[in-house]
Amino acid sequence: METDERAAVVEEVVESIERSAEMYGLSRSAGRVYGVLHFAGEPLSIPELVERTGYAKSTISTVTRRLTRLGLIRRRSSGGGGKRVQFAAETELWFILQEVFQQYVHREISASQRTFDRALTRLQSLDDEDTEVEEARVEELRETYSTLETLLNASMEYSPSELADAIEQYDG
Amino acid sequence: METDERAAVVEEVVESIERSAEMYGLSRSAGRVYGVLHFAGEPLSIPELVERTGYAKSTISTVTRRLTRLGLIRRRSSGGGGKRVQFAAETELWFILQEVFQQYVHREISASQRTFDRALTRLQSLDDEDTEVEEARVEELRETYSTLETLLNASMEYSPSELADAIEQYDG
DNA sequence: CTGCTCGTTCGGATTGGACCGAACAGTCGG
DNA sequence: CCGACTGTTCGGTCCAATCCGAACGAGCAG
Repeated sequence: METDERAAVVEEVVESIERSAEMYGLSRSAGRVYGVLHFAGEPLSIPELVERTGYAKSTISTVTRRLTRLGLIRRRSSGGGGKRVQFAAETELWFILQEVFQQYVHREISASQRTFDRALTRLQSLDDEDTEVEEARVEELRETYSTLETLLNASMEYSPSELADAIEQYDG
Repeated sequence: METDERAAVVEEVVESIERSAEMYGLSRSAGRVYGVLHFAGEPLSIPELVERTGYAKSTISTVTRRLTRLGLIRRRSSGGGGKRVQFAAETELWFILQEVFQQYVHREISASQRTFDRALTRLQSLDDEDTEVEEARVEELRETYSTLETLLNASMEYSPSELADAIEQYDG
């Protein structure tokens, strides 16, 4: 039965997506839902996702909301005033990853930098204390994070092919 | 008492490091240990880390091993045949982050790509089945991951300033 | 209005990770 | 040899996140 073989192959890929999702800080169920939607030719409703993923209705509801907020899937109100909603996987995965990156990493980096800046000014205001060592340590952190932020900003402004081009040209 | 103010500032920065550590998939204790080591002028032994972080001896032992494996701190056998070991924070944080990145992200990406490649060949071997849709889906994933890997490889070959230069030049 | 289905939200069970304390092995000074 | 100290390992606890089932509100068909 080759149909089973095909299903097995798809299953393996979906499991790979599950692992990747965990690496991005998402849950296993989120990875599976995205994987199923990615391979489904059509948008799927929550009952359909329940059947195809094996997860409970409530889990699908929560997970789809999370994925929708992240932009990894798209929510469509199918039909006129109908209640039934449908979800489809976002195809431009790269740009989605960029956004996810921004929502999490960039936020944290900015917050850290603010902390570092504030710490530096507070240390510098303690003139009569010997705070050179601490100031140097904070400055190190600040520079590292600043570099990181610069790179992240650049990564978000350009498409992956543009970035690859930029690096290749620089190499030459 | 300005000394308290200084300690408070350092504490705040260390807490920021804790949060960043969590973002990198590390534990809170790992962030604190690294932070304390970063601000300590000298290498610290496990008992000293116990006292300064407030964590149990066993926790420090586990966490230092983890951080050492990741390359975020360096372990030194202080003295000749002595048992006492000491730890110091790695200063070239950027390069360390690159390595951590490689150890985790790159590994996962490579594994995923192997899965995708294998899935493609297996799908193509089922000639009598209609697997075009699945093949296209897997191909999409493969390309996205391939782009990601290219960028990561480039990011690991160059220093941050070089990367920033490359992007800036491309912009012009 | 009634029955059916859909989607959300809540409390509770389960699981995995973080952390601790105790026990253990090894080393040095006496 | 003995006692003090260091570092590792193991069993157990605690907590947060995941996931489920049940209850609820709402629309639609009849």
